[in-house]
Amino acid sequence: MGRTSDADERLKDAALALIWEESYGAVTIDDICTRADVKKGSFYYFFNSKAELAVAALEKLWATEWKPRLDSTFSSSVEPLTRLTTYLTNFYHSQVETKARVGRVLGCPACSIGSEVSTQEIDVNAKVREILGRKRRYYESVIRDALAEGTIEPCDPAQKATALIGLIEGLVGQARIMNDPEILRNLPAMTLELLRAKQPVSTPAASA
Amino acid sequence: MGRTSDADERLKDAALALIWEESYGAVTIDDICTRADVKKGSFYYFFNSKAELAVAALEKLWATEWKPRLDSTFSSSVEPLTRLTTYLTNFYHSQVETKARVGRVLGCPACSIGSEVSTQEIDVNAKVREILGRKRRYYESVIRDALAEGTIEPCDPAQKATALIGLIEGLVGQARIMNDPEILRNLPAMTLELLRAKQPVSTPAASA
DNA sequence: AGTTGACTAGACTAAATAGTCAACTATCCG
DNA sequence: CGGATAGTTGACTATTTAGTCTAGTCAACT
Repeated sequence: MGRTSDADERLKDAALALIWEESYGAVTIDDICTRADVKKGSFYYFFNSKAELAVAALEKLWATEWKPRLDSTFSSSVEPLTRLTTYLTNFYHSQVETKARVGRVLGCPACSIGSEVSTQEIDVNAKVREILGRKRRYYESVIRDALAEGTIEPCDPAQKATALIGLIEGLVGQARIMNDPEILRNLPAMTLELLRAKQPVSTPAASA
Repeated sequence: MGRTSDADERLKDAALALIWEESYGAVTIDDICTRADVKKGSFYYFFNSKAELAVAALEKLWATEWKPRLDSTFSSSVEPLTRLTTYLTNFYHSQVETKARVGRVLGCPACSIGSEVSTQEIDVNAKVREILGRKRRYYESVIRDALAEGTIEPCDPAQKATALIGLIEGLVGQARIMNDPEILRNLPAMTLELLRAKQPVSTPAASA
């Protein structure tokens, strides 16, 4: 009973977009309300704080964007290393597109937010860790599959996943700081080298 | 003539410490003044804004901390790959120590600040880029030297430096987010593998 | 059609924050 | 010593921000 509303969804979308474009600390509740076209009273009807909204927004990001994309890109029906290169090539293109659209390379919202709030906002930090942990499994799995197929040199999957995540997130961070998506262009190749891929992998044409 | 003061230095130190421990956006001018034991009026006597202070603080960080340490660690009198492993091992220890002291892994202030302010505060961002650019030269140089000595496989130094920076900064970022310095323990080994070092390198005992 | 409960509106308070200013103080240097 | 200059102080204003509250609106279901 009572009426229904999508104001909470609009708030999550607005919060994520603003925080991604600026930063967690630079975005105010009023900013979010304005962008979402929701009044303060409604904001506090749905959420108790910016942190609570941020947690909900991150979970929505995972559920509606990341998980579907990861599930399809890291499908077992695709060769392990191709999953990775496809994913990274698409990511590169998306960052190029974002820069063309908003004038900035925005990188990975989870990592940016996570680093910013790590010593504050423990709930937000916990959600970031949770999401990054879920994503890590895709990397570990792809490494194990590549090992099983013998397309990479022997290694410890967990350790390699850590290095892989470091390389990827690190370059993404640099791309944001430098506002230069071209830093990400060779990410697929760098990744294959890090993994010591044995043979050339079919890489989607990295034109741009 | 007139009196002298070190209030501006105290402000830089306080700003850097607070921003590192929290984040750029979470730290207010009042916070900085309190920590530095300087009154607001004096703050505005020396600086026009938090951004201007941040720029000065970053430059001081470079001049008094980073440059001296890099110059001594990356001395040409040391074997190229040993420079790197020593640097990274020391870095790991410093992060362990920081965690023991303040309870948090704080990572690299330049990268954290850079990512946070990249789409705002263009002066701060420019200074971060400048400093990261200076640091990059040490990496490129060490790669070139290692190539010259034949201790790593042939590669393009600029490209390898990008990958190296990505790996290092990426793992440092993860360590901050996860508040776990152990992520950095294998950084020297991962780095050698990324560089395809040909033989075992004398690594300072990585006990801890 | 009416009742109920979900949602909205927006004015309001209190606190935090940036930034200003004019009077004051200490130190340097001649 | 005494004047000029560098630096200090803290109260002040204006603005922004988080968070509250009450009256009201709208849609679902009976």
